[in-house]
Amino acid sequence: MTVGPQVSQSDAGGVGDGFHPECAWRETVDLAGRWVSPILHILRERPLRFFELQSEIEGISDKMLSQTLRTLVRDGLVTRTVEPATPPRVSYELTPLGHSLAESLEPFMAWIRRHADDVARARTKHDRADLRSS
Amino acid sequence: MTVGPQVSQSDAGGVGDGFHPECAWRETVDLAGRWVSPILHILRERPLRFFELQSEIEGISDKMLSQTLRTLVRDGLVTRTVEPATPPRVSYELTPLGHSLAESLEPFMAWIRRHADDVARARTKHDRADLRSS
DNA sequence: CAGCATCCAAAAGGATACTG
DNA sequence: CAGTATCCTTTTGGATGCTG
Repeated sequence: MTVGPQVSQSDAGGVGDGFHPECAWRETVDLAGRWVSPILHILRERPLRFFELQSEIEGISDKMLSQTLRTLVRDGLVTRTVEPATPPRVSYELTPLGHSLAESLEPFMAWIRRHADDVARARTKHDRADLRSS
Repeated sequence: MTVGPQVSQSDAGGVGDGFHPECAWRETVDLAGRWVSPILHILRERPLRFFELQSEIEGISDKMLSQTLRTLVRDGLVTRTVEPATPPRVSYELTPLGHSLAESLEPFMAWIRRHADDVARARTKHDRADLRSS
């Protein structure tokens, strides 16, 4: 997803079991993209058109949606299909690879749903403690 | 994880099953942080000291490591323990909450290990096609 | 409808230097 | 050792305006 410089396969090293975070995280699929995982999540159900995605995600701008979709297509996770018509109908669909990625993200998504409040509480508590000690 | 403005609980809406990506992704635990998941992954095994983390992750700067650790502590995912000594020994350990998060990320980590090459290939292929059509 | 181009503000993140 | 503070560059992402 990242546009940055390519990292050669052989610069590994780092974490014990052969997982090199720098390479894996930044050079392969950058979930940093604010919108990648929402898009993958929503596309799990069915192919969607541009404006359908936009209205389901809400808050995403034209620019970010098209930008993110382009990188997903580039990475082989999503296909883009144009039906020639006026106005043109363009729909986006997960590839098998994209499906497997979306699936692997579900446990994390579930974690967020379940524990968002815990994190928020911890944060508030921590911040209050900070105030007292200052 | 994000420092940005707080989002009220009540601004929900968006994706059908009550999962609001904007809120969940950006305001709760921001995996966007380049270093969050490597750190969580490595801490699964055992508590580590600052410099141990730094040498295992390799490529991370002092600044980013301490910055990221601070937010993890703030969010209740990691504890920071100081043993009074000279020089001081500071170690970081996952909380139960942090453990459950790290666990929920494992399928995704595994996906990366398994499919990084597929993505790289798709990208190269796509870029070559781009060149031809330009 | 489905976008791309441009501009701009904010945030991320690296380098360097310094502290207890 | 374990950081913090400062500076600076790069990246992100929203807003706006324009095409086929």
